[in-house]
Amino acid sequence: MSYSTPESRTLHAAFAEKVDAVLSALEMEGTLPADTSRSNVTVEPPRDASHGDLATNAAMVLAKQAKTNPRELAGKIVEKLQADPEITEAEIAGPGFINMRLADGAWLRELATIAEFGEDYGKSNMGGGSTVNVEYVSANPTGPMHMGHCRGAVVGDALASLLEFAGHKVIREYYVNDAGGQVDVLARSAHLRYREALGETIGDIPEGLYPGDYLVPVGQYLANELGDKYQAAAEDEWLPIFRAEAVEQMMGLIKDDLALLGIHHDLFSSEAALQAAGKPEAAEEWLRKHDLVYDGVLEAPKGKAPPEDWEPVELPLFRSTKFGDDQDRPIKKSDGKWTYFGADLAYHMQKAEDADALIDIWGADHAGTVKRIKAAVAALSEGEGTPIPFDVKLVQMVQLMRAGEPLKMSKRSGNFITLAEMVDEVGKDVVRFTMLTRKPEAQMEFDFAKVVEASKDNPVFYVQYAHARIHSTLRKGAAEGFAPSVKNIELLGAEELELIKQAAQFPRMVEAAASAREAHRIAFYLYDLAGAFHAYWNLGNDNPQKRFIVAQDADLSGARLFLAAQIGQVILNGLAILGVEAVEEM
RNA sequence: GCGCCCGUAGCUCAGUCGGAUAGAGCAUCAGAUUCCUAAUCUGGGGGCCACAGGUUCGAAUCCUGUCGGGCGCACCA
Repeated sequence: MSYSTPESRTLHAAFAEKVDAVLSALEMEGTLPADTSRSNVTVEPPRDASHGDLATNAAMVLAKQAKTNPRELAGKIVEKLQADPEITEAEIAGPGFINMRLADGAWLRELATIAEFGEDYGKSNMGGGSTVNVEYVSANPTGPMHMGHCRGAVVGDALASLLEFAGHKVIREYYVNDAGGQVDVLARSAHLRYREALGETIGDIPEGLYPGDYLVPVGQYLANELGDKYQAAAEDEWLPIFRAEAVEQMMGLIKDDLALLGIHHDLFSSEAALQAAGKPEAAEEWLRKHDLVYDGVLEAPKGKAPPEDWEPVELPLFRSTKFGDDQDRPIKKSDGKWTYFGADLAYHMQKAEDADALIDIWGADHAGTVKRIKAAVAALSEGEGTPIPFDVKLVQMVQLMRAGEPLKMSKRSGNFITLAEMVDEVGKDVVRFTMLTRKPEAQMEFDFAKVVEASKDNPVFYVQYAHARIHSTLRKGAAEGFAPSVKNIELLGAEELELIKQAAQFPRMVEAAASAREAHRIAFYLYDLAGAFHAYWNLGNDNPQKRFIVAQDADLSGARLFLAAQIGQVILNGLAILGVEAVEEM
């Protein structure tokens, strides 16, 4: 698989290479020692634009190795940089920064590059085609998706897209927890609805079963499929059948809900199938062979009062303390069934077979189990080389609000806000973008009243509006006979160049966001780019000569429309990563 | 009691591998619309980056401790 914009072709990477070449030359001359470590050298835009287009800290980082002071070393670097015709200015600043200004032509060429690559602009080969498994959502198949699942779903999906864009192969995976006690509860709840569908009066749903109405059609479906065969049968006769049927129905609901958010997984892995295939047994055997599982007795929980029925039991324990966990963890229960962790351990083993790196997106309420699963993955490489890279991303709770008032949700009464209701009320794009305008590990508020306001307070409209304005202008240009054209882009001036510089950051942002595994950076970047565009647009309010379409000047109009089209392209590409539609009209 | 996450402007939040004078929106004050979409823009005021130490040329960022908020803490999922 080849990628259209290899790293070396992006503007920033090209200039980083120029700096690197200068350092190599200084090594040849003996100014720098031959084995100089450059790992801390950065070449990036300074925060303050008045310092220039790019800055490097090379002199400060390398001064010690060169046995000189930063400013002196900077002088030698600057001397060589100035020889490059595309670097119009290179000067020493502050403690030894080197600030560079690039020739306009370099930026204009990047603008043409955007057009050349189109929807591939910003793609990177950073990932080198390596496979990353992103497991996200993985909600229990016991009912429709509710709000609590939403953030993790969006964060995981956007991260998956981001990694694809950055040159990884991505497996989007959903782990179906269809083997635990709660799917038995689901099966019993479905059986009750089945009897109801066959005409029985069931009254109130008993405590401990799922009361939600969403099981009514499941009962009807089962009545149609199975007749009254299991109406009076013993539980162990019907339980496995009802469990499987109900889970399948629930997964149908969940997939429909996810589709409302534009989320589609590549792979649904069943815990029950995993167990049926004997994977946990295989894992246990392997771990015992490496002395990572032993039979032992857990201590009573400290600090808080132990449960009344606490008693010491001997269980097979995984040595997670060896990998930094606080205590060893049981992989089997006293009834001989696998614990959730025991199965999950085998599941991660299975995922690791087909991927070069693993990422799990979990809700923050599972924070307590991160250490043990990290320990499990670390244990997989016991005795054989480097461990598989593994990240667990914790997504914090969302506090739902309406006009400043917290919304209370109660699972018991079945009174929770579903994902479908949420998407229906505010729309897919608002849900997705809003969830991505905070870093996932920080708690956030989601106010139903605020997020639908069509204002600058609401970033999704702000960014989409910029894209819509661009297309409005392109339409108007077309109507008046002006087409975007790369031919005369040298007519673009200082204000346009500022906009181009902002757009040219996109490939950098993609790589930075992908290596940090933080899709939200793309959202913030797009917000800034949209802001720069809106600011430029408004210049035309005061001065008609600064509009995109200047009726008397076809060459200039063509160049500016070309600029507009490329800004739109970058917004489109960024929104595509986030899974948000780039509307052309609002 | 222990573990994990968070603490940045009145509010909601960014802040790149440690980099230069810490940013944006909202709110507030003052302005811009015979105009390609004002769902926009320009400017002002607003900060002990929770607190105290440490690391170094340099700390909101890394380390230690304290305080505050959230989540979790035997075989549940």
